[in-house]
Amino acid sequence: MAVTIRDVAKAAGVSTAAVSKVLHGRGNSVRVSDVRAGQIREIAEQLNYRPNVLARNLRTQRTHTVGLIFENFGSFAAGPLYYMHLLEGVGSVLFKNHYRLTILPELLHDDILGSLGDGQLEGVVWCKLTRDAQTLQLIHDCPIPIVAMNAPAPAEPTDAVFVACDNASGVRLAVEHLAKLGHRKIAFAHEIQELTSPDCLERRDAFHASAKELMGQEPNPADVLAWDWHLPEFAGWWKSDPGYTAIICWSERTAGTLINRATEAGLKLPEDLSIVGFDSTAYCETTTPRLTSVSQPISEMARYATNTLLNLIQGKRPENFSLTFPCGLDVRDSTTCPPPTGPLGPVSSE
Amino acid sequence: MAVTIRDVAKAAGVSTAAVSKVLHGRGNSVRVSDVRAGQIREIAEQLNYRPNVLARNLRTQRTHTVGLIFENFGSFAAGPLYYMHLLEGVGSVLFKNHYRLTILPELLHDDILGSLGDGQLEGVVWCKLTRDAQTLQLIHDCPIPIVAMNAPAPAEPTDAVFVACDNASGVRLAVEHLAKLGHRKIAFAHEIQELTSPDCLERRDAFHASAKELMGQEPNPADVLAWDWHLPEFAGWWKSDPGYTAIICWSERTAGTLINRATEAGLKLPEDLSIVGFDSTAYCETTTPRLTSVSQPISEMARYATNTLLNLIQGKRPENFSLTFPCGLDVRDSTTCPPPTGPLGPVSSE
DNA sequence: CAACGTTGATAAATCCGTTAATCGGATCAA
DNA sequence: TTGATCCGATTAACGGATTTATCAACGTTG
Repeated sequence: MAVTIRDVAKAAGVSTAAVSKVLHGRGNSVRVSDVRAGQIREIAEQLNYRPNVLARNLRTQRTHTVGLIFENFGSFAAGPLYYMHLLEGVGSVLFKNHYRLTILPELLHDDILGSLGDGQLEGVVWCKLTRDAQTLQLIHDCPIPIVAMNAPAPAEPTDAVFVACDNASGVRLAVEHLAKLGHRKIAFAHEIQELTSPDCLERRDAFHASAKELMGQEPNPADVLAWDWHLPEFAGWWKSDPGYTAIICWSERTAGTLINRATEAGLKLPEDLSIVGFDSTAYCETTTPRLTSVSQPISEMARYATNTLLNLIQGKRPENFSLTFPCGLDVRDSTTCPPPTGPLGPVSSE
Repeated sequence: MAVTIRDVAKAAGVSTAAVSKVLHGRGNSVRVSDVRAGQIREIAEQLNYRPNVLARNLRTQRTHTVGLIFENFGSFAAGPLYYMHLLEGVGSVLFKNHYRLTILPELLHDDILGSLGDGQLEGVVWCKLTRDAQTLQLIHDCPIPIVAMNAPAPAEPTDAVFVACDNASGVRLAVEHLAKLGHRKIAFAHEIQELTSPDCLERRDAFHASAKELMGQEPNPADVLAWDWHLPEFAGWWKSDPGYTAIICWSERTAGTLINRATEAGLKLPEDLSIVGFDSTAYCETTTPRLTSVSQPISEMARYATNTLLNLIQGKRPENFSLTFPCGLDVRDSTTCPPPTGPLGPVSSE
């Protein structure tokens, strides 16, 4: 059995209160002389005493632990580096503040309150929180503070803090960039409909709006490639209306795969087709051509979200219950002027 | 203040033992009639009672929580998908077994025993554990079971379980593949020396051995490109001895970057230069050309490691204290026969 | 000398769920 | 009738650290 504070107290001939005070600095009205303190420290060292954090947590009702919820842990490894940056950002702030980080599974709605209200977590960073009534209720009932990341803030303010990037202006930057290069008909690509996230939908809507505003392109269903990743699907869409000279992708991964398929289909990039991604991590440097991408300050957002959560835990009311980070545009090699000969005709599907 | 088991007991007019039994099924010698049980459940529901896990953990001395240590959390987001697969594998097994997952920071050696011995964790998956004397001592002193991943097992058996892939035979597969394609002089690339991991060194040694065995290539310092990721560095190395027709990279990321730099340097891939990576995740599908890569069953290894850890926690002695998973080779488009005109001469560095 | 403050330290309550020990009473077999 | 067993339930100790309340002893001050 492990050495307890009582063992140390007994061995040193003092009370547990004294040991607690000396070793952990806890207890206000407890005073210990320097001599005693030295003895206690020595005995503790000899006995190899390690405080039981479970007991401390129970007593103090604090755990110094924060949870992180991914909306899709199961398909976690499919996406490129977005989640890693997120995790790195959250983790680094927590660790610096001597907090622990617990990864939570995708929770069934029934379980969530049980998991968040069992005393083990002091707060939660919730990635891609959805905005349905059930979730809003949950936010209301949740006994610990929540910071939502990459989730659009609901109309009515809640107790949760929402941190997101400005999808609309990010997409606008991409459209603007393409318009300046001379493009006049562009498309938007995301994975098949069932998997789309709130972020993705926001970006798609912004695409329609910006394309209309900046290049007079009327919204058209064909403008959106909802895609299963496979070559025939891409080739089919391309053949159906080959007038596009550029594609904006909702994410890095979509863009990376599209680069690959387009190349396989015989297109020369970026001369035949310009491609823009979204996220701009190190991944963009490793595609061929290197991927022009809307940049989202993921790591910074994660750090901000986590710091805000730590403040909430300490009872500090945040200045903003919703903060939107601006996006940038990292121009790399996957975008250029449209083909001088005009948009390309159909290409082979194999 | 939160509702406690005592509140429920009082409201239902029964003892806390009865409530504990009914709601959590704990306590052997406690018996409750169905009628009472129903009442208790109803009251608990009404009061919105949620058990305090801290108290339970303290009493039972169990937390159902496992820790995961990355050796380099700080540079976590730099590598491609390896860590995500690892995390996904560990997490999925834990969640299925109703365990929680805590990510631990890079620990100073002083802190480690404190963190692992404070009662909060029942076991640890330790990624890329090193094999120095200090660590072996730590394994010995650690009060909870450890499973090491992607770490070579020490000569003397320890209490920890070691799970790794067969780096040597993996590299051999790559060399064999290249030899069959007709290559006779190949190189090995990894990031700059200071950042190399045990895994990387094992692979490099295996490269020398296999190249000698399978194509009679005598080990030569120039065979190894220890690289800072930048184009001039690559171009410089290439110019210094342009006789190589293929490069095996220690990791996916190295390979991806190499593909990019080689393309920038004007090489045509794979015709001018064949490239093989190591890990074979979805990332390999998004490079151009798609990356031929040694495959390591990361997810499977992570699952095995985690299951083994859960068994250890339950006191089951594992069958093997060291398990090596075989590697495979996923041939994609980045490897082909060497140039028929013989190895290429120097190429431009910009 | 009384009143008061300070130092050094302890006892005991507390956090909240778990569980071994126990108990009254009913049932049943010998 | 006695003893054994089972049912339904409670009591109280327990896990290990924290913290409030309290106290003795001693010194200071007016």
